[in-house]
Parts: sequence; structure tokens; C-alpha cells
Amino acid sequence: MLIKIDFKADTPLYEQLRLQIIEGIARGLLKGGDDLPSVRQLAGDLGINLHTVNKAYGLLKAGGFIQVHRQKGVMVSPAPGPGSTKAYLTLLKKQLRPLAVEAYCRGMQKQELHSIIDAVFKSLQKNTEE
Amino acid sequence: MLIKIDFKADTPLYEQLRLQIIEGIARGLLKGGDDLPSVRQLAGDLGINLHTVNKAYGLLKAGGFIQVHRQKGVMVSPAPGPGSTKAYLTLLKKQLRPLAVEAYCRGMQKQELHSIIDAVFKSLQKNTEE
Amino acid sequence: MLIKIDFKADTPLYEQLRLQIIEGIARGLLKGGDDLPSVRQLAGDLGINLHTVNKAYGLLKAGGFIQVHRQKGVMVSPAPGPGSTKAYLTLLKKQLRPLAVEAYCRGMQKQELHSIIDAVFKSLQKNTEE
Amino acid sequence: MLIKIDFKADTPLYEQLRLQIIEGIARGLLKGGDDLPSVRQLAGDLGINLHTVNKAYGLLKAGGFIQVHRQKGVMVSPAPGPGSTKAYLTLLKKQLRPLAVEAYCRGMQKQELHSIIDAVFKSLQKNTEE
DNA sequence: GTGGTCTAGACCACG
DNA sequence: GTGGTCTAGACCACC
Repeated sequence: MLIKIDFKADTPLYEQLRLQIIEGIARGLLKGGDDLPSVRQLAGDLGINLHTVNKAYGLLKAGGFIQVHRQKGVMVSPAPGPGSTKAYLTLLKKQLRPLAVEAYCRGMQKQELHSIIDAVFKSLQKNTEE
Repeated sequence: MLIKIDFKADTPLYEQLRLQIIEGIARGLLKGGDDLPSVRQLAGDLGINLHTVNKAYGLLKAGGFIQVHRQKGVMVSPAPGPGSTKAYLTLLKKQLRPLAVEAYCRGMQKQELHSIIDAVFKSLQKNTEE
Repeated sequence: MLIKIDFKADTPLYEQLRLQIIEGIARGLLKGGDDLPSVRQLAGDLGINLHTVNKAYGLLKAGGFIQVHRQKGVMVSPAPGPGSTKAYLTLLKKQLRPLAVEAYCRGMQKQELHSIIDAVFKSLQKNTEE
Repeated sequence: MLIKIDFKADTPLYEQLRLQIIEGIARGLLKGGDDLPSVRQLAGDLGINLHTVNKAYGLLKAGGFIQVHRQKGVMVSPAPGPGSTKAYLTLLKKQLRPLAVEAYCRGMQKQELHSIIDAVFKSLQKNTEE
């Protein structure tokens, strides 16, 4: 699985990393039980600092996406993953709201937003090759 | 229209301000042509810095939501507002994608996301009183 | 309120810091709404690195004990604090169990453990002076 | 007696091992004079390193729970076991304190903590079968 | 070799 | 001046 870091983006590096790993899981490129590169390895490959990778891994662990084995490295959590916690749902709504509000204000129909989401879902389902 | 600033939120103050003004427009509390408080006025009322209000106004102006006249103050853009630019759509998709991906990865159905959006739209339509 | 760091203890520095701040809250030395020193300030006072303080603050924030205002510094969460979450209770039991098991194995009565706990509670209630 | 190692837990493997052997003794599954598997044997069965088992055994020996004879192998100390040393009591209090303090801070009553401990004791007394 | 912890020093966004 | 982020380099426990 290929990970690309955009150093000039305003999204923090650790967040980019976190999102791409989640995307990898969503697409099925990373399956439950798969090993992830070690902190040092990945940091080296991406040309970023080990602490940055560590932070991303820490967040993924807290989110239930991965498991960190003390001396054996990092592993994708076995299926079916973390599920949608209540806390997560609250957060998601809080994140989604301002986007929806601005879209509404700009005259978009809710169907247009639906179709954006559907497109994302569709791209995840079919795009199982690397 | 009541604006509330949450100092402990992780959203920057200027962004909170921007979003709430957009929400005011969406709800119809602020109509095209309405006056907005001056930078000084609003900053004083909210107990925040001049620059902060200025930045929010600047972004709103750039987004086409408001118009700033040197002498006459700040005014909500006349209907029908900025509309959905192509640039805006690109940005929106980029913002929406990671949220949708994570939701998918957590096993949510797209219908659940649709309904969250619908709920936001509904709250904007009926909630036209303050 | 006085905080003392033991550099030769095996407890991580950030954990020592976290515990002592919790203890300060428990004793009433730190009340809801009180300001805590800034990351840099406290790090300087204690002679430790700013990141270490940052980590402690981060954990306390995640636990609901404190609130971090982006530009205004750190504040003790207003009463009545975080309460005993379900997740917290699970964790507590997991931490308590091995201690109780070993005590049992060494022939202690449960009343002896009770009295240790009671002693701690008592020390927190009366010890409201610095 | 069944020992289970959790490789993804944050508790070190040797500590997990140590605790489970203590728990075995507490439950009566391991009685004074019983033989324990050799270091090699146990390491092989659990799929962990020799050193890890060795460390656990070393700690148990230091705690007075087991006796290690060079030729005859490892044996559970004859009843009544190590008892509650003064040093142990000091350590126990030091370990228990932060847990009790945080519980207090979260508004728990001491009776709630008592009952957690009682539950552990109860589970040890009745659960004498494997 | 792994991750966990700590330090030192830097730049940035925010206000 | 505040916290947030990132880098570099180090030592440690664990296995």
C-alpha cells in the first residue's frame, strides 16, 4: 500500500498518515491482522520523524483501528474494526454540521451532498486493487 | 442574532465566528442587504480581538457571503448569495472525503450519513426564529 | 500548590505530574475554573521538558480534568469534574485486580485493603490546606 | 492451570505471567509444594522467550511465592506463603494511592471501591476449579 | 529489533 | 505569549 505525504498541505502530517491508513483499511488493502511497518521503518520510508508516525499510530490505536504489540510491532485490528461508537457519532455530527450548513447556504440540495458521499463509498468498494 | 464563542473548543475563534454568521444567513436570520456590526463593535461584544473578527469578515467576503464598504460598514450580500462555485465544490469534496472514509471504515451505511445531513438541513429550514 | 518530580522513580515524569494534579483537584487545592501554569512555565519551574508537561496536560484533558484554551492557557474543568465513566470503571477494575489478588494471596483480609483506601480518602478530605 | 498471554496488552509479558501464577496460588490451583514447569518448558508452551519466563520466576522467588532448586526445578513455596511483609505493605499503599485518589476525584464513594475489592476476593474464594 | 520516554530546539497559527 | 506541530537525537525496558 502506497502512502503519500504532502508536506505543503495544511493538514498535519500525522493526520494525513492516520487518514491514509484508515483509507487503506476501508479499501481492504489492509486487512485485520496485517502487520504495519514499524515506527522507525515507516518514518524512514516517508522521510518524516519517528515521533510523527508514533502520534498517528497512537491515534489509530485510541480509535481502535490498530493494535500495538510492545515488542512485535503494529497490527491492524482484526475485523470488524472499531465500529461506530456513540462518542464517534457525536464527533462526526459536529464535524459534518458546518460543512452541511455552508453547502445549504450556498444553495446546494441535500441530494447533491448525498451523491458526494455515495461517490466516496463507491470508490472504496470497487477500488480494492492498489 | 446571538453569537456564542467557545474559547475552549479546538476550532479557531475566527472560524467559529465565520460559521455562525453563515449559519445565520442559512437560517434566514440574516438576509441579503442586512447590516452586520462593525469589526470594533462585534469584537467588543464578544470579548475577542479585533484581528479575529477582521479575519472572519475577510474570509466571508472572500467567500462572497458579505460585502465590506469602507464607509458604510459590513452588509450581507444580496440574494441569492455566492452559490456553489466549482472551487467550492472541490474543497467540499476534499473536506467530506476523510469523514466519509472513516465512517465507512467503522461500518456505517451511507444512508446513516445521508440522514445526518438531512437533519442539519431540516434544522436550518424550520428554525428560522432566533 | 507544590508539585514535586522524582527523576529517579520508575513512574514516567508525565504520569507523576498527571497524578499530582489530580491529587491537587481531589484535595481542593485546585478548584474548577482555576488557571494552571502554561506548558512552558511549568516545564521551566519543574526543570523538565515542555513536551513532557504537554503530554501530562493532554492526558488530563482527555480524562476531562482540565480544559485547554488555545491561546489563553489551561484551566481546571468546572465542578463536578469528569465523573466515573463506564470506561474508567473498567480500567479501574483492571488495575485494582492484580493488587487485590496479590494481597489475598499474601493472606490479607479485605478489611485491611478497605482501611488503606479509607485512609487515602480521609487524607484527601481533611488535607485541604497546602 | 491455564495461562494466557496477551501480547497486545501494555503490561509486560513477564508481569502477566507473574500475576497469573500468583492468581493460581490464590485460587488454590497451585498448592504449596506443587511443581511448576521448567523455564524452558513454560517458555515453549507459551511461545515466549526464555528470559521472560526467567524474569517472572525471579520476581516470584524474590517475593517468596516460589522456590527454585537448581536440580529439582521450580516449586510453589509451602503454605502459608510469603505473608504480608512490611515492605510489601508500603509498596501496596504506594500502588493503591493514585488509584484511590483518581476515584475520589471522580466522585466515587469508598464503598464502591470496597465492593470492587470484595468482588475480586469472592471470585478467588469460590473459583477454585479451573 | 520493537515501542516508550525524555530532551532540546525550532517554526507556526492564533489572538 | 499560548498551545500545536515537527525534527533530531538519545536512553531505556522488553523480548
